[in-house]
Amino acid sequence: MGLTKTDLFTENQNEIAILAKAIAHPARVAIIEYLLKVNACICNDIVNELPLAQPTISQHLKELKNAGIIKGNIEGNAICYCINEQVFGKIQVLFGHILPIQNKCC
Amino acid sequence: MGLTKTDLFTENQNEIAILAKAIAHPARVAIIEYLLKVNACICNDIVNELPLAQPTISQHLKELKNAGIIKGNIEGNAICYCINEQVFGKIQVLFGHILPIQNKCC
DNA sequence: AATCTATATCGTAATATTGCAATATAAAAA
DNA sequence: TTTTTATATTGCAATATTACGATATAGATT
Repeated sequence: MGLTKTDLFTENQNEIAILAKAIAHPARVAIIEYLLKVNACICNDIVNELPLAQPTISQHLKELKNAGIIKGNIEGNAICYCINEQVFGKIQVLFGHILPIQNKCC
Repeated sequence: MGLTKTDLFTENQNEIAILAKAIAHPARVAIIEYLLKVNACICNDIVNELPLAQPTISQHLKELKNAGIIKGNIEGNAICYCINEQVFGKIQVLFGHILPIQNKCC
């Protein structure tokens, strides 16, 4: 198989999983961190910043964009990427709301 | 290839990616939510709760345990699982600290 | 127009993940 | 001790991910 049975779970569970999956690669974590550091957006700079080939970066950017974590604005012949604040805030809510108050293990 | 180039990234970036990967499946999100709901720990209950076969659940539990998100205590012939508060708190810190204050896209 | 720069897409090889039936293990109950 | 209950492991098929060279696309520069 190898196919996640998405339909067996709630929309919320799938949403959390999709966002987590987008973050589940060190290169994508590095891209997010870089975009947050430089605040304003760059793109070829990411290729120069990370030790991966251009098509690989492009692929990771696409996944982050699909998950809604980043946005890309066309600017001449370049594309300017930046964090999508809304979705980024959502991540923090989703990952923050499941905090256990008390947890007594047996 | 298909092999993540872990050595090219920082320990922190890899740590975030590993934790995110553990959460990056709706079944594992469901397991975490269930464990938080019942607070005390169960195991065969998870198999009855989720619409997946027992070996599949066992595999997901193993991944959550490897990431340190849950703990398992042997209790007779059963194994009692529960959330690992420490690691769970860490997730919130890691996913919370990267909050952008301002984000002006170009 | 020819070239350069920036980015995306295609194709493909290597590897990882998902899911489960079958089976193993081990403690509890009969 | 046989059986039941609870969980893990193995093996395998289907699919997904990762990485990148080659190539395509498209605006900018010359």
